Amino acid sequence: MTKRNYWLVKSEPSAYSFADLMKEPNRTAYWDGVRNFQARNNLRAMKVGDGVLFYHSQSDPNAVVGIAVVAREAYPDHTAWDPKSEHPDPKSTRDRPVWFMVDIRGEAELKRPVPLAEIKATPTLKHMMLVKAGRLSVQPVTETEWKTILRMGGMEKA
DNA sequence: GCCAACGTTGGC
DNA sequence: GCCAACGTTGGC
Repeated sequence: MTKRNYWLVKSEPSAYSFADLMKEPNRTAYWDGVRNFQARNNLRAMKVGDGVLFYHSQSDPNAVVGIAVVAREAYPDHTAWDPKSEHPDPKSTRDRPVWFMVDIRGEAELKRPVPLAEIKATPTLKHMMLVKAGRLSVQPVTETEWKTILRMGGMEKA
């Protein structure tokens, strides 16, 4: 078995919250709309079973609120070639897709959200990409960061 | 609502 | 290929 990797995805809860994910059939949704190359490359590096931290941005407070798992590896984001979607991109076509998405399945809400302010104040977390590259919507997380956040979030086993 | 950071676009 | 202008994101 290859090593499990960890990621963090951001969403504005007013657009799509962790609670919304947990209400989906099988708690599973496709993660569409990523229109940034670095974020896309991270999406394409995800493997089924990888851990995903779900972060609420533009929120009060901004915080990691839940954990999810990659349920399907990257496949073309069909919303890119749908002119009626929220993020159409004429450069992406069925034949030559530019943008991709994965499926993620919600696993558990953190017993206690881990706010950005605490992440910044925690020595082992203050180098997270979340802090340094705040705008990147899909980013890698180290195993240490994953375990630390789960512990701070009140999740025993991790 | 403001502003900083930063990715993208387009003129040259 | 450079770089200024512009748009978007996201923290505060």
